[in-house]
Amino acid sequence: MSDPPQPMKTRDRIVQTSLQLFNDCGEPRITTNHIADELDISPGNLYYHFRNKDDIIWLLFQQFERRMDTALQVPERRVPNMEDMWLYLHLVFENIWEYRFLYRDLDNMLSRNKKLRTHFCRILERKVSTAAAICKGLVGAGVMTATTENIIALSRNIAVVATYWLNFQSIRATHASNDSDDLGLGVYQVLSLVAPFLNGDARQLLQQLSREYLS
Amino acid sequence: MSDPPQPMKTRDRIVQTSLQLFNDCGEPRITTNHIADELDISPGNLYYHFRNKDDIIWLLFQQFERRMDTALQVPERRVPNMEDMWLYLHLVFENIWEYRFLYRDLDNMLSRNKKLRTHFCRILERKVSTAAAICKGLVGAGVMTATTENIIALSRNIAVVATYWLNFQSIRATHASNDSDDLGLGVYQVLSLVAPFLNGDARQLLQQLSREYLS
DNA sequence: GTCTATATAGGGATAGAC
DNA sequence: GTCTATCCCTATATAGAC
Repeated sequence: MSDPPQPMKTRDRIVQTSLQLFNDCGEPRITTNHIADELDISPGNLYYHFRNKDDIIWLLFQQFERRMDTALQVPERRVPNMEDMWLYLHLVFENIWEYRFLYRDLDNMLSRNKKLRTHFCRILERKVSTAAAICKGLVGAGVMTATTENIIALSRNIAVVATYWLNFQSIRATHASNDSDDLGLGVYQVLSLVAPFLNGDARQLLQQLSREYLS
Repeated sequence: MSDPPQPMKTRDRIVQTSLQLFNDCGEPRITTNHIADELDISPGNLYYHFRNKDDIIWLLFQQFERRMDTALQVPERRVPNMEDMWLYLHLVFENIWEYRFLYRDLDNMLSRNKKLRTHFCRILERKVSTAAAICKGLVGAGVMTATTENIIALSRNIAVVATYWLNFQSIRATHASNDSDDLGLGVYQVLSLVAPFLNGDARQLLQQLSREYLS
């Protein structure tokens, strides 16, 4: 609980700096030497704390995974609603943003590391199933009208857009707005997937919320 | 027109083999030596035909771009219809499939090569605007009901799903169905984005078509 | 825990003979 | 057009002193 101003441990500094460099420049362009340089430590020192680069990536991924697991928990003990969808999306996008290096060169990283692949795949599946669960909840609550077939396709599309929106935007972006401003637009895009299935009231509420969010 | 059975020129064989290796293993894992090995030619010979690896990639990209430009032509001189949407999607997915290496490690490749980035960005924009043009056509023909705002969000989502569907599937795929079978599912996913905005008849026609396509 | 020095390996690319 | 030989460079990773 107490947090005396001790200097951060080297191991933690390595993790933190790696994340920042990976996010800024892309994981393939950042070597262990770059990380060591940035921290003003020797490459040898870095290898004292981590066996190799993949171990750093794995540790970062685990942080990411833990947060994603939290975000993707289907609300229990009560009926899901639009607020859940909202919260779910917001947390997912923020989390992806903070570990965005994982999403660039994704295939490359996953093909190097089977464990990573398995876990990442699990996250995708949870994205789909959480989206589906919320949709079913909305249907049950009479807020939404959709067939089972609709929901299956819809939740897959939600997962795709939620997963790749930031990549899509980072390609289109003129370097002007390279910031995290696109997160809001991403949430809007996903919500607009859901909107057509919502009944009158909820749909209008959503439109209202979306416009506020975009501005 | 005539096609005598001359052996393929080395330059062309390099291009063809590179595409295959890139698609199979990912561009970052394939070195110029690998390509030369596969062709049973020397690395030096490869560099006689191409200044460097990026030149090969650029040539492959240009092939891809030319085909994509054709696919993304908005039908002129008549009202777009659902068939146009169908054809548009089909061509886009096939094309992405044949040059899928471009879509893995996309960010990495684009950050290495500014020219590639510009052109790829242009393709994305065209995906969005072609989708929007077709939607407007459908609305004009009374087949679809959607506001301008709807269409803007919808066509962005169409572009995202059409662009990243294969990536999404290749992560989720158990290595069983690693084939091009997912293309059909991709087309279905995109069409299901459009479906909620279609009016009665067109919507049912679409459902019919989708089910045939999936089976 | 941290450093310096270094081994190892591999990829990109060129020179010059044939 | 093609090959052999080779150079340069960079990245990962280790050894051993401090």
